Amino acid sequence: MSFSQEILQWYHKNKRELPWRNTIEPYNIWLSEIILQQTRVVQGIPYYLKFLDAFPTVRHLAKAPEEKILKLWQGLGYYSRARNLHATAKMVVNEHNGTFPNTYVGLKSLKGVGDYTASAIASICFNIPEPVVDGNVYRVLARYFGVGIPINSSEGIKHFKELARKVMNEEQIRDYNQGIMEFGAIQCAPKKPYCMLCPLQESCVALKDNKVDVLPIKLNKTKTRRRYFNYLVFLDGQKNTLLEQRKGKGIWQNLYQFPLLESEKELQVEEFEQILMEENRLPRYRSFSMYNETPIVHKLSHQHLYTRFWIVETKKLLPDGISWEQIMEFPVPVLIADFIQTFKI
DNA sequence: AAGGCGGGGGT
DNA sequence: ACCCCAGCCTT
Repeated sequence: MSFSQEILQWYHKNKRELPWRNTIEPYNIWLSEIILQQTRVVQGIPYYLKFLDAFPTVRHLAKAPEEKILKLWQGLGYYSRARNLHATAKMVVNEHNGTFPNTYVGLKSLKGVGDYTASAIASICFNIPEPVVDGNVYRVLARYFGVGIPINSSEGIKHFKELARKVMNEEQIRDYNQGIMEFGAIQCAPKKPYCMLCPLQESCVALKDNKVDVLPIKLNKTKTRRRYFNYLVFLDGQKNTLLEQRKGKGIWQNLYQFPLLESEKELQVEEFEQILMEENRLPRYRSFSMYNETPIVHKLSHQHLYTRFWIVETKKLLPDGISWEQIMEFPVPVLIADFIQTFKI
């Protein structure tokens, strides 16, 4: 039996029941694919369900305020996905009359839809014979065909896409594409794959050459940088506080946080107070205290954030103050959400 | 071609 | 610690 036939057979026997497996509606499939970018299926499921509940159609999503979308996205990470989701919804409604493009090229022109996602939607919704190459597919192909070209090199990206196209099943592309990904996620897993009971064990090059644990090859270690965050949690006489929206290029774009002062190193109390005075960041206050002596280390893929929260009880009412109940409505990073949940006024 | 972008789970 | 996850966009 051919490679693709084995994949299809394995898939029919082993596929999981997932909420987006009962439909080929482009809006639903697109939503699921954006959510699943660099995200585990189990983590994405609740988000998919609550997005569909809040926005049953692309028109509902298009007319929603961005803050509501970001709030629902909170905790999922890579927030540009949420912003692009909104932009694409508006584009589909305003320029395509509410209907998603039905070609690979048309799909790929949408914001946040790259090569993988365009192929996934095209094949699942329209049965267009376009191979998907995600992290699972790289692993399955690299191992089964014994390909040592780095998967994140230009050559690798090109080579694996061509290989994927060569071995795909055009007639059943919808199931084949989902099948090879599911196979990679469950059977040909990154660590400890179940080679002993794999239907492809007879012909797998990596298994024969004892290279399962080294394939696929991936270059580039991302080095993390340390940053030092000092958040000012203001509280006035009515228990109101202040939030600011993150702008510019970096992390958490358009999300909210307490007023932030970033420093080059961990600050002593006196040091911090001095800087606040110099920068005129401190109103008259009743008390000023460090909330956590030991910095909270919030770890992102490429940054470690050493974070301190400072509680400032002000003498006057805060202009533009937000009540403690109200802050729950704002989209915030997990770091801030965790603090809000822990902190008792 | 390389780097930035989250958060969670596994080893 | 490090790796990986139904990747994409910018520089």
